[in-house]
Order: sequence, then C-alpha cells, then structure tokens
Amino acid sequence: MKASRAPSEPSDRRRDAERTRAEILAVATAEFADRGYDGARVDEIADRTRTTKRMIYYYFGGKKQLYVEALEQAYARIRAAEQQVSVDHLEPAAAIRRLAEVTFDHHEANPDFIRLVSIENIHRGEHIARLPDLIDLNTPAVRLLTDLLRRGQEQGVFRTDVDAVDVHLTISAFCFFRVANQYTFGTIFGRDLLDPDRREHYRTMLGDMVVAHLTAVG
Amino acid sequence: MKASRAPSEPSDRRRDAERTRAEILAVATAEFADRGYDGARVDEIADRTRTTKRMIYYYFGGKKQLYVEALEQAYARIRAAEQQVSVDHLEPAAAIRRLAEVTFDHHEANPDFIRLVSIENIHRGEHIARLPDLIDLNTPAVRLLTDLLRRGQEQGVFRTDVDAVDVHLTISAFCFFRVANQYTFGTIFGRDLLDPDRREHYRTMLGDMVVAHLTAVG
DNA sequence: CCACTAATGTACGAACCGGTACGTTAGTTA
DNA sequence: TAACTAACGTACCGGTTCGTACATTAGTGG
Repeated sequence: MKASRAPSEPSDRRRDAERTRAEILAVATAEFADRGYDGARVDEIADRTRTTKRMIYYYFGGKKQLYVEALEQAYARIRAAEQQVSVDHLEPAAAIRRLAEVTFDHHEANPDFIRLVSIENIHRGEHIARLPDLIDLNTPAVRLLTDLLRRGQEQGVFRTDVDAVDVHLTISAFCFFRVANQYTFGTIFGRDLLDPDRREHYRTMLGDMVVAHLTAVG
Repeated sequence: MKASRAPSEPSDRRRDAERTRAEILAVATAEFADRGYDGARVDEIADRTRTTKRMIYYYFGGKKQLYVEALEQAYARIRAAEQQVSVDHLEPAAAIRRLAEVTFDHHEANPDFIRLVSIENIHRGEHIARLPDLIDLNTPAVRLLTDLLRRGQEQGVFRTDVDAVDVHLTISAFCFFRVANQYTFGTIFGRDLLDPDRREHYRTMLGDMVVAHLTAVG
C-alpha cells in the first residue's frame, strides 16, 4: 500500500510491486478464462506480462493460488457492480424487470466471468468453497429481490410460493446460459444467441417471463 | 459388426474388438466429463479399462478424436431419448408443462452430458462444429414445441412473439444451470439446487413459469 | 554513500504425458 | 496345420510444464 509518489506520474517500468502483481493477475484472469485451469499455461501468463514466471511464484506461490485469486477478484468485481443497482423508486414489477435487465447486460458484458464460473463448476466448486469471503447469502441482488417480492406480495400482485433466491436463479440461469452455451446452442439450433439483432428480443423476453410468472396465480 | 456367437455367452476377456472399443469409449466419457479435456489423462483412461493405452490409439487415433467420439455419442443418446417423448394427446399448455418436466428429469439424470457440454463450450464449440451429423435444426424437442406453439396460438391462448427455439432455450437454460452451476450457486447462496426436498418445487416452478409466460398477453 | 532488503531475472531440473516403435498372441481361413 | 492378419501388450521417447536454485539490481534507511 506504499503509494508510488514519484514526481509527475511515474507511469512506467521502474520497480513497482503492486503494479507487477496486478498485471500478473489481470493476464492470469484472461488466460484461465480462455483455456480453463488445466489448459492455462504458467509460462504463457508470464510471457504476456512485462515480468517473468519467477514473479508469479514470488507473489502468488503457484498456479493454483493464482487461479483462486483470479476467481476471487472476478466475483468481487461483479459483487461491486451489483451493489450499484437501485430500484427503490420503481413499482415491484417494473423493478424486477429492471433488475433482470441489469443482470442480462452484466452477463453479456463479462464473458470472462461467466467462463471462470463454468470452469469452477467443472471443478465442482472446490476452490470457491475455500473462499469464505465470497459466501454471502445476502448478495445485493438477493437483498433487492427479497424487498421487491415482499412489496409485491403485500400489494397482492405477486405469488407467494417463490422466494428471492428462486427468482435470482431464474434470471441468472437465462442470462448465464445464453452466454455460456452460445457455442453448442448456436451450432445445434443454428441460432446465434448473441446476435445484436436479437438482443432486445431476449432482454425483453426475460423480463416478460419473470413478471408473468410472478403475477400469475400461484 | 461380426456378432460374438461363442457357446453359452463368452461373457469375458477373449479378443473382442467391439467390446474393447466400447469399453474405452465409456471410460473416456466418464474421464472427460469428470476432469475436462485438458484435465483428462490418456493413461488414466487406459488404466481403467481392461486393455492398454496402445488400444486407444489403435481404435481412436488420439486423445482428441476420442474426446470427439465421446461427445458425439453423448449427444446421440440424448437425441434418442428425446425422440421417445410424445405429447400429442395433451392440451398445448399441459403438453408444454410435460415437455419441461421431461427436460428437467433428463438433465438431472445425465450430469455427465451436462458437464461434457460445459466443457465443449469452454472450448468454444470447436469440436462439435465439426460434427455435421449433430447439427439438427429440427431436434425432436423443437419439432414438438413448434407444433404445440402453433396449436396454442391458433386457439388464441399463447402469445405469438416467441418461437419454438426461444421456448426450448428458456427450458434448457433453467434445467442446465440448475445442474451445471450447482456448486458455485450452492456455495454462494447456501442453497443446494439438487436437494431432493426441493426437486418438486423447481420442477413445478419451471412449468409454471413457461406457461405463465406463454399465456400472458404479448 | 553504504548497507540492507524487496523485487526481479536466468537457467535449469524433474516429473508428467501424449504418442509410438516393436514385438506377441489369438483367431480365422485355405 | 500352416499362414496370415486383426487385436493386443511392453517399453520407451521426446517435448512440455510446473516449479526452483541462484544470481542480480533497484530503491531505502541510517
């Protein structure tokens, strides 16, 4: 945390631990997302930074620890972005729709995060399970949904047999699948799920679906 | 295809090309689903069969071709199972619900298939794209949905701004995510999506959601 | 400006892993 | 039963890849 305070912005390659560490982590995130844990190469990560492989072991200890930190940082970023969302001024149904759109946009804009999550699930979540900081039963999205569901239910417009996590699951599933499985789905059904011309259709459809479900009689 | 016709069922280790090949493929499918393409080990696959690594190269040519055949066979099996579904006797809404349930059950019962698809998407579908036999724009599920949507729309009970592939996407996304992302989702939100006690809830919820969406005013 | 440490670079080792050269055996057929 | 081939086994090679021993330099405090 010793801030670099050189005259007139140092801006480049002198010794800078923080910068080196951050650069390694950024490159590693891209590499792991690109090729998976086992497909990623430590030498490749090193080559893409302005430093050497030695520094990876100096700062992170090993390939696995590097992967875990990349995963942790990716989650932290998404969490931070979620925290920004505010829908207090909207009616429950409109607010749910808005939240679905934010999630939709988010997934589309962060394919590397999606890929890291897929990779982590292939490994059965063994690494994320050891990151207690990430276990947050009250994620911003879930907190918002809890409140919105309560409001809608009190107004008598929302069904009462689904909870916040269920709704979050529904929204996440749609947004995640659209990005994560774009390749196999696109190949088999001949439909590019990320075609910009269809983007608005799917964004609206998701909101329609979630709201239709919640407002249907339970 | 020369059927083994030995006296009183040979039942074991004599020379049997078909059997050896099939055994390798079965073991390989499990290994690739378990550890991913790069994580899978050819030696490990060989060790788990009653034959040797040499046979893998004799019958399949290499690790990649073995993976591709495992993927192809997995898709073929799912396709065959889909073909069995018949919902002609049901009203459109009930039929859609039934189809959703079949897909739900199917995904839950075949986690290895789910994992292979996830793995293939991490590889950006590069292998499946080279399997023209699998490119089927009219999958059994899509054919059924096309018919059901038409019937429902003619009866004036279904909205007209979604097509069969959209509905299939919705259903698949939910079923796939629930199995594929069970680990990270379960860890972060503290909810086991495959808990048998919640199974019926999610199975019903999916049908409710899809039907509510389709019957809502477009 | 000197000594000390954090940060960095180089070169290399050892295990792993996909793949293959080469030899052998079982079953078939003339 | 001899000859032939499909099926199978063994032993090994060569490149890859994670990791490290060791040397070096930049910056900092006294």
